[in-house]
Amino acid sequence: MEKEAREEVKRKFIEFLEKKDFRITNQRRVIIDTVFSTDEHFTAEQLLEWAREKDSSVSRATVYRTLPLLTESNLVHEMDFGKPYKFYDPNYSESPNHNHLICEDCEKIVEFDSEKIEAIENEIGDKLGFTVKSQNLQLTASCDTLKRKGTCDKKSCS
Amino acid sequence: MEKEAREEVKRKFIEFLEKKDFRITNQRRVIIDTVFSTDEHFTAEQLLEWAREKDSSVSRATVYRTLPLLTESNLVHEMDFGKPYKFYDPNYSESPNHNHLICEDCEKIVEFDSEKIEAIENEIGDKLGFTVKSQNLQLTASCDTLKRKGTCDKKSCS
DNA sequence: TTCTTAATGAAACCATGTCTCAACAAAGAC
DNA sequence: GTCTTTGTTGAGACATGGTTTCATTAAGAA
Repeated sequence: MEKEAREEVKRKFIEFLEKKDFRITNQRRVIIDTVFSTDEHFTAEQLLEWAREKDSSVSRATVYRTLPLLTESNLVHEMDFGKPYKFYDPNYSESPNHNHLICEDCEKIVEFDSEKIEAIENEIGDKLGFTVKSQNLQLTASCDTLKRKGTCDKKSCS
Repeated sequence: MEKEAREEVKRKFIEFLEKKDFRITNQRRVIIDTVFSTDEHFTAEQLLEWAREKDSSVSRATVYRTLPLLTESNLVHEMDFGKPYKFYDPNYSESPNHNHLICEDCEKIVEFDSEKIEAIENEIGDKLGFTVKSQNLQLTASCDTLKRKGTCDKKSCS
């Protein structure tokens, strides 16, 4: 991930705030700096912790208030894997994909797109009498092949 | 849903308990009677409320302790739709499908299967170097077509 | 019927997340 | 730069969904 891409995304968030007549506060700046200085998925509590390392005054309330702005502006993805807390993902691309493969061995999360699956989903919705508005596909998987090849890049995979 | 089918599923749960050397208590009987007297999905709190109508002594702890037994025995499905609480579904069939269409208008939940989608999922997993273990697909939809036809059977759809 | 011990209910507890409200600070007007 | 308006903030109370503890109860074997 290049530095310009990070700056670009931050600029987009500022634009989003301006368009909504929301104020560009220091806390919001710290939070987006934090979000867009990682490529990893994170939880709200992790974000709070990281943001506080940059500015110890950032409060839990502000983090929880800013996350919906980030998801609304589509710069961050919200993901629910059935755990009691949610995961978030900095979204550098514009793609609206909500398909994730989660490795049960190394906890790696891979996003992917599939037009084929989307087409079938619409077909199924139609058949049932519904119009599909959005979709969310989660695959739980094992990185056995990557491990065998020695190309799994997560620390937890030896 | 026929009466025998309900009895059959209850019998299976008793068998499950016996096999595990778990006791067949009155509370567990009340809870499965409650679960398998509906076709609807429900939350843990709803189940508690319903069970208490049959036997007011059933406690929250027991409901929450029994639900994992029901999911483990595969007689109830656990579903997570990103809300802070989970939904459960009495599972009369043996099918392991985990695909749900949730209507955002009437909150109806429809389960469906798709071999086509599963095939594509495996293909994608392979391509990424993973072996897909399980999948979970959620479609958010609108029942506009059913409403237009006047065939949506939920009370909330007029 | 007795005995062992798993299961239970009540309530304390926990974790994630939301809300309230007085204090603060952006940003426009001057 | 200073003033004024009003959206935003931090601290902590609160809400919610769920889990754990522990004394008591009751399955089920003997």
